[in-house]
Amino acid sequence: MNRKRFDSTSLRGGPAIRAVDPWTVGNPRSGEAHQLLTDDERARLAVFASLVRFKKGQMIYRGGDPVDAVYNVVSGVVKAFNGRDHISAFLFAGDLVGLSEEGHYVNSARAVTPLTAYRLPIARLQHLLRHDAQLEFHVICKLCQELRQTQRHAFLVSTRDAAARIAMFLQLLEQLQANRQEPVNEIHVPMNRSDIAQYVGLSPAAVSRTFAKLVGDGIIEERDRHHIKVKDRARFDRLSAHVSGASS
Amino acid sequence: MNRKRFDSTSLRGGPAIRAVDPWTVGNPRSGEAHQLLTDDERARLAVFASLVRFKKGQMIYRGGDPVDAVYNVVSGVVKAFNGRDHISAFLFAGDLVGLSEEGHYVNSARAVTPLTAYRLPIARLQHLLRHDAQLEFHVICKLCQELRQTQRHAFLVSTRDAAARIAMFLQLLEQLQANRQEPVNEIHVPMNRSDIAQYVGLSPAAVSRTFAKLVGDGIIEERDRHHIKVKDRARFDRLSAHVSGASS
DNA sequence: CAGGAAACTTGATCTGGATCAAGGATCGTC
DNA sequence: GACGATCCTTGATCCAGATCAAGTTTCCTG
Repeated sequence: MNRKRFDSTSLRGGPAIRAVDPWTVGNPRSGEAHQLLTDDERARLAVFASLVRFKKGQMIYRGGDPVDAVYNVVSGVVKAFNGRDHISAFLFAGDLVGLSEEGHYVNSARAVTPLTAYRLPIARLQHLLRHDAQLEFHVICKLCQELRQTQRHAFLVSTRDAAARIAMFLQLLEQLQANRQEPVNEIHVPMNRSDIAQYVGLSPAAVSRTFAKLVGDGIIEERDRHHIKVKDRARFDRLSAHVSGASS
Repeated sequence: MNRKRFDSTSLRGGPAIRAVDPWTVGNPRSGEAHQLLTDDERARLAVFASLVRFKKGQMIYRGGDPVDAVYNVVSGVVKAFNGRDHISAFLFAGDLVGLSEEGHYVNSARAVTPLTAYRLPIARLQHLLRHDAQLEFHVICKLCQELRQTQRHAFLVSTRDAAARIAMFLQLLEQLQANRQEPVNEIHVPMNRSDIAQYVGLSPAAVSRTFAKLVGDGIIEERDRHHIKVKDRARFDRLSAHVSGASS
């Protein structure tokens, strides 16, 4: 099942940024994220990038701390969260972590699974960015992707129906999984129920009940808490479409 | 009251991008957004930018349409929304509108007030971006800002307490107003109650009730539906802090 | 492998906002 | 300034999910 723990191409080549291009239309396989950086760009980043590892649950940085680096996830999952009880994003291989404002991280980040990432000191990164238009263009593409993602999150959270939220959440995971070119016959859910609750804006109890309901209705199937299979795709998709009101 | 309908510096100089810098720490007035572009950059954009006007309520583009331009707001307010009943962002002077994915707009945009904006055809814009590292760097700063904003929106929408949502929303407007260096003794609310409802994720009825409650509690005061004053700052701020759970 | 802690599930009750509906204010237009 | 259309407010009812709590499973560590 876990034949390759790391995407070897990512490890060998240096930092990697995956995203769906905002402007290029009709690529080979539509909707699929690809590696944005050229080998050359990755090499230039690799010069000052250091590969770092975090244990499951380990803090990567705290909101409010002065920014010293941006992280590029190689393998594993990160959660970015606001002090209290809200997760603003889960970050996967090919993502950039470390959003800041006026020199300080705007939220905290913690490893959800064992994590490998490139650490990019911002001073060096900024310098490189200011002189490399091509690289910057790719960073812009990535930021657009994260912006779209965050907008979808806000949309997900704005619906009142718990089943719709969970369905949208699972769809999100599924899509990211497809982007990473992993098999999608089963959805891998690396985070625990509490984290899901904090991401979708429900209580842990409600998340649990909703999963139970989806299983009971024959819409999904749970191999274990971290592996879910969609049994009735039509109804599954309808859940997320039927959000509060008429379908236009 | 409306001495200057347009920010003349913006009109004269060409497109303008306002944002809080993600990395530079401790600027003159902290927390204040400034013009990111140099006169030179604005001039280069102005070469192919055209100033366009939209009437209140007019559609700017539809989600799913092929992207042909990005818009830079000069004056007025835009809402970006998903087909149904959800507004993902309000955009003001200095903002960029026209997020896309694989060559198509991801959401629709409509003028909330009479609007003036620069229209930047993407082909030309992309070309310029790919060759101008400095300009790109500024676009990256702007995207980081929009990303933070959208994360805050997701956070706002994830709370269950209606009063907290409205308070956070008003704080947002107030902060943006300060960023634009307009007086902040009063909060200007350019959009109608329905739009607020669709942004904060409540029913119009609940928005109405919540405003009534805040006024009744002496926390805010309504000069009219579009001009609000905070009367009890302490309780106002506590509303948005006291979001579901203990204060750490 | 055993023990304890953390995470998860499930039940019962309660509440805040959705919804439906009707009346009132405001805006834009002629 | 009068008209119609839209937007806004307010009331009454209802329900989905929060909360509290107890029992169960899973995970981690020694």
